[in-house]
Amino acid sequence: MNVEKTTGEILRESREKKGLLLRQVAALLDIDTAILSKVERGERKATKEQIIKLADILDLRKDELLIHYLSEKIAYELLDEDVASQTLKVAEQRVKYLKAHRR
Amino acid sequence: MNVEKTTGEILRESREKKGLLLRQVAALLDIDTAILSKVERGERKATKEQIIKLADILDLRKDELLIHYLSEKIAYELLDEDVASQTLKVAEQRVKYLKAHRR
DNA sequence: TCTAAATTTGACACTTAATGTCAAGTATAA
DNA sequence: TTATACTTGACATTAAGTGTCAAATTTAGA
Repeated sequence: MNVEKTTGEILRESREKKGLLLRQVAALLDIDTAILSKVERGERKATKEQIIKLADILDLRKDELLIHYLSEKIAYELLDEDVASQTLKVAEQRVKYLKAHRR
Repeated sequence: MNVEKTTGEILRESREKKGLLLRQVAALLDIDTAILSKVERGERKATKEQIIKLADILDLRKDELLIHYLSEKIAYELLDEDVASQTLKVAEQRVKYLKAHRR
C-alpha cells in the first residue's frame, strides 16, 4: 500500500488518466465541482460513500481505495498524539477482540 | 494493555475503589452527573480533556488511559469495516511516514 | 420496611464540525 | 483573446457532539 501519496493525489491522477473533468466526475457523485476539487487537493475529506462511488467511476479497487482513505483519516486523527503508534497497535487488538466477541 | 475492559468500566472501577461518588467526580470535571454516568456505562464518550482530568482524579497513568480511550474510539469507528485490520496496519505506516515528514 | 442518597433515563437545548452551494476569481490552452 | 477548467472564499444547511434538567429507578442504612 502506497503510503506516500494522499488519497486526493490518487483520485486526481486516476481521473486525469481517464481524461475525465472535475465537472463530469462531480456530476456522477452528485456534488458541486468545488467539493471534488477540494477533495483532490486535500482541503476537504470525501465521505465514505463518495469514495466507493469514485472507485467505481475511476476503476480503482474498492477495498484498496477504502483502506487508503480510512487509514489517512485515522492517521490524521492521531497525528498530534505522541501515543499514536501505541494507540494503533492496541486498536488492532481491540478490533480483533471485538470482532471475535460480537454481540 | 487490557483490551477486554471498556474505558467506562475502568473509570467506574477506579472511582469506586477510591470511594468517590459520581456527583463528586462530575463536579471536579465540571459536568453534570448524568454525563459521567453515561460515560462509565459506555452510553456516551468522554472528551479527551475529561479523560486527562480523570486520570489525574483517579490516579491512573495518563498515557495508558489515553491509549485505552483513543484505541477504543478508533476500534469502534472501524468495527463495521471488513478492512479494519488492514486499515490499522496501513495507518501505522502512515503515522510513521507523516511524523517523519512533518511539515 | 422506609426513606434518603445515588444513580439512571430520556427529552431537549446548545455548540461545533461536516457537508454542501454559489458566484467570482484565476489559470490553461486553443 | 476568449472559452473552458479549475480554485477560492463566503455562506447555508445538516448532522454529530456535548451538555442540562427533572423525573424515575435503584441501592443501602437506620
